[in-house]
Amino acid sequence: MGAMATSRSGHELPLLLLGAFRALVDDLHLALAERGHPGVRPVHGFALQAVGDGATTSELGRRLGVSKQAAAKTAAALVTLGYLEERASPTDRRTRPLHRTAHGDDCLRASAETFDQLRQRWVDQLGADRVAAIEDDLEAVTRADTRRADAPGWFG
Amino acid sequence: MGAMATSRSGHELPLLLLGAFRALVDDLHLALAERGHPGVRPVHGFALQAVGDGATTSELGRRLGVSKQAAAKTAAALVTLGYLEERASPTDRRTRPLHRTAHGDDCLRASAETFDQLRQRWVDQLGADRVAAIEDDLEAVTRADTRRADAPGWFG
DNA sequence: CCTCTTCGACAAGGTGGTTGTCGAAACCGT
DNA sequence: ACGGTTTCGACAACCACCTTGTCGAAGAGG
Repeated sequence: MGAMATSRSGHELPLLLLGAFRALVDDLHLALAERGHPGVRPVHGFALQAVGDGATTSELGRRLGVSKQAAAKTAAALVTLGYLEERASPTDRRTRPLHRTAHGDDCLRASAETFDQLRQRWVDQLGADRVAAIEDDLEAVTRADTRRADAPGWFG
Repeated sequence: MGAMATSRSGHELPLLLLGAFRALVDDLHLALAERGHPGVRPVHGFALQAVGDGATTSELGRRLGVSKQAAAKTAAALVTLGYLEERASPTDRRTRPLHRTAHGDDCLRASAETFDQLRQRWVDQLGADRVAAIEDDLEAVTRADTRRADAPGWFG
């Protein structure tokens, strides 16, 4: 005996996880601001992704795990910011399917590239095997249903 | 070449981190409810910890990174729930220093024990070395100032 | 003593979520 | 073709939580 390192206290784990998450998201929005997307907020990225190709407001709410009213408000903000546009459906006159504009596509592309760059920064610092281990381990200990897209509205 | 496993896309990392965090916090409050603390919410744990011994409302707000009004509301809720009590300061009649009740101490103790048990669950599943690696790696890639106690009010 | 600061409370406002309701439109079984 | 049911999106009301600004009371210091 003697080489047994004292393990950390359990309450550090959630702080470390949240801190790493915050650092990634903060860095993302810093990078997005520099690439011509200054006003975008975390929920917008989720919504932009969830819109897919022509989702309606109600469908967006379902995918985001919020009410259609909340989704409508988010979508309206994204339309105002020029990331989404409402089109008329040729088959259902009740709906106004949402589509990403070129600006929206650019934002999504910039987000993906930035996340890849941030991950690469981790790889440079920790090594590819350690980063892969973190991903595999977190996936293993986390129930699949907690990684859903309804991440935003959490806390509360 | 050939044995190179394709690494994950960068956007998975924040989802995995947040998912793991959510899972831990959800499990904590599940366990707390079973141990006689059903009404406690994430921000309460932070506040209970931050109160220390005799912090005032303003000081609590500073430690939590929120306005003193927000801190006052949280403190009032914890007083109502029986976790905190206001005492009179012998030296400053403006202030009502906050102190944990026995119930508050019990909640904090239960939280610490539960977090240790949840971490042990990770150790059982992944091995002590992998969990320690996650903690060391997350600490390394995260700036210290993002692990502050002002975690609650984030998102937005 | 007078001034500056701090505490805690009040009011007003913003954000972002919820439920409930409603008319219009689509769907579907008969 | 028709009538009942469902779904869409909008409106209103409400709630949770946070913010800034203001204010009187009380302490701190020249």
